[in-house]
Amino acid sequence: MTNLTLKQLRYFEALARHGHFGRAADACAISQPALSMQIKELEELLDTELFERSARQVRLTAFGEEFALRVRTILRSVDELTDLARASRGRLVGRLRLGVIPTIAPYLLPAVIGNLNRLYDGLEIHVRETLTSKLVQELADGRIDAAIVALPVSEPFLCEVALFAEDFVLIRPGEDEGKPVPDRETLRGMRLLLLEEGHCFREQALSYCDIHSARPRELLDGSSLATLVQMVGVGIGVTLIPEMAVGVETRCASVSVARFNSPRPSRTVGMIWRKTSPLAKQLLQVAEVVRQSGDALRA
Amino acid sequence: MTNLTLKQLRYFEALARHGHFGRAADACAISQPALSMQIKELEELLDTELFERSARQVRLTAFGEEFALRVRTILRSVDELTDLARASRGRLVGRLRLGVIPTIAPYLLPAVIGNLNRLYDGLEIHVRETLTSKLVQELADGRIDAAIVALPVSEPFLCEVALFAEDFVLIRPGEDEGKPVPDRETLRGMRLLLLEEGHCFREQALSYCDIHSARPRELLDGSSLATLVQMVGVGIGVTLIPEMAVGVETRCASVSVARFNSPRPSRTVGMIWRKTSPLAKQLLQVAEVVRQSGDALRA
DNA sequence: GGTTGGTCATAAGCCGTGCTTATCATTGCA
DNA sequence: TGCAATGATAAGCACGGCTTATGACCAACC
Repeated sequence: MTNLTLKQLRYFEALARHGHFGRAADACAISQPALSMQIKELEELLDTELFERSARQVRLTAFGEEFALRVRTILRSVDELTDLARASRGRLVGRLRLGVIPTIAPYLLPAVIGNLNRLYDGLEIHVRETLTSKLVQELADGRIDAAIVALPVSEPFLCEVALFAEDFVLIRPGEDEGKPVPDRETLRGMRLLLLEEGHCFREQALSYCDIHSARPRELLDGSSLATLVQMVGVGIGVTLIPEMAVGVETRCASVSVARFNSPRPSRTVGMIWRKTSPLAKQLLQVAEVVRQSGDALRA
Repeated sequence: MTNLTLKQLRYFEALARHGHFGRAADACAISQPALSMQIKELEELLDTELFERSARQVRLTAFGEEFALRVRTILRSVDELTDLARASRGRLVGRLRLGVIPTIAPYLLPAVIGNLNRLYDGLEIHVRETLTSKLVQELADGRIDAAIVALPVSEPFLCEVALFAEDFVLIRPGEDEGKPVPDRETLRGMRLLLLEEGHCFREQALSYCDIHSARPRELLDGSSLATLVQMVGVGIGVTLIPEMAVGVETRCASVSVARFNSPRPSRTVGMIWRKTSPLAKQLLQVAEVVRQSGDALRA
């Protein structure tokens, strides 16, 4: 027993509209017998007569009328499917689930989201802010489409594109303004405030100071860069923050900002997504938007 | 270029649900390659990727999600089509357009409509009350489904079923009560009030009196049996009415009812519909309802 | 690091469906 | 009664879609 076919519904609709087998068949660009057979098949399938055939006329039965109403709705919905596909082809559509690490999100996201909204009308942007390792897991699980993180991540199933390099700056109490900038050895002797375990930014900072995680030091852990800067402001120690955070975080704090002499600490900000993602092309566009947003932010 | 198929949508839905080609294929009772091919075809048709295939998982893309929502709605609607057909198979459904002649309608319809409504839940009954000739035309045009008329109609494209025979009774002024019932000759000498031209009941009465329409007589034409009875009540003449009208029409009139000796005038009430009507089976049921209603009315 | 199991894609072959043209049956009309 | 119109039926053919068999790829696991 064969099933209902869209073709049958299309033929039916044509016959309902024309009330004439020959003309309906023409409209469907098939021969009259082909249409007759499909209609017959449809009626047998439903075990109901849809048309009343008299010598001169083909008329819908009462049930046929009801049927036709529903069929027209269905055919319209089906046509909308292909329209939907055509409209969204090659463009970002629907929903973009973006992961961002905490040391990037507050600074970069406002600009990125603004630009994406301007570029992709109607795009729904979900943001997930958490540590890199969790973002990687969520990418693997398909819970997010892409993530903005510090590279490298080096997951074999991920593809990563570098967007821009970004220096770290030293935040000291306001009264240190103008004092010589410490080098790495000097820095190691200072009370360095860092984010808690798990933040890549923490590892990057430690790595610059040549402090290995294997060799624990007494460090005050703050939950965010903002907290760290505030703590510096009241004289508890010094900290590093990425360039993009300077504007936001030092505006209302009595701290001084100092750039390191080379070698300068830095990180590479980039985007990652599953190699298998069919959004690859669109994500490259998104990456470009992020890059520009980042450039504008540091300028 | 081939078109979208319901089959493809069904396979797509299965794959979306199972996230696994093999299991989805099982669910569809086909082989895995068959499903793969149809999905591929669908994606090529839409020129969009619906699924993200990685080694371990098959996941919907964002567009696929949106697509799946719509597809599920469509498939539900399509399934409803066959449900609708099954539910209405062999039963009267939707709308019944019934024509009735004026000398039957007021007496028979209340009972008929009540019984039909009780029997066919949700049936929408349209009634058209007019002369037989117009009803026949409306049947031909497909504007009504069946008609209750006096037989015979003898139209070759119509099928007719007799429901019951019904005598005509004589309506005389109240003071004639008990007087001998006139025979046909006597009747011809009386002032006989009849409906206007076109009513079959008029022809039947004339025919009983052996007055042929070719031989015009001065007759007062009333627009309805009720009018005629009222006129009889004020002494203008006598009239004939069908048995089923007696209860309603003589209740509030000072007239006397007399039954003829044989040969008694009578008519055959029946139902007619197009021979081509697919409602034939159901209309036979309706006819049975009408017959019972008529029997109850005359009892 | 080869091997194995799992998974989806591809290939080859076959069967059935649906199309075409040709023809028939019916009916309304001249 | 014969003709024109219309839908149904028949025969034949071609293509689409299914099956089984096999390939490609990747992950996981000794």
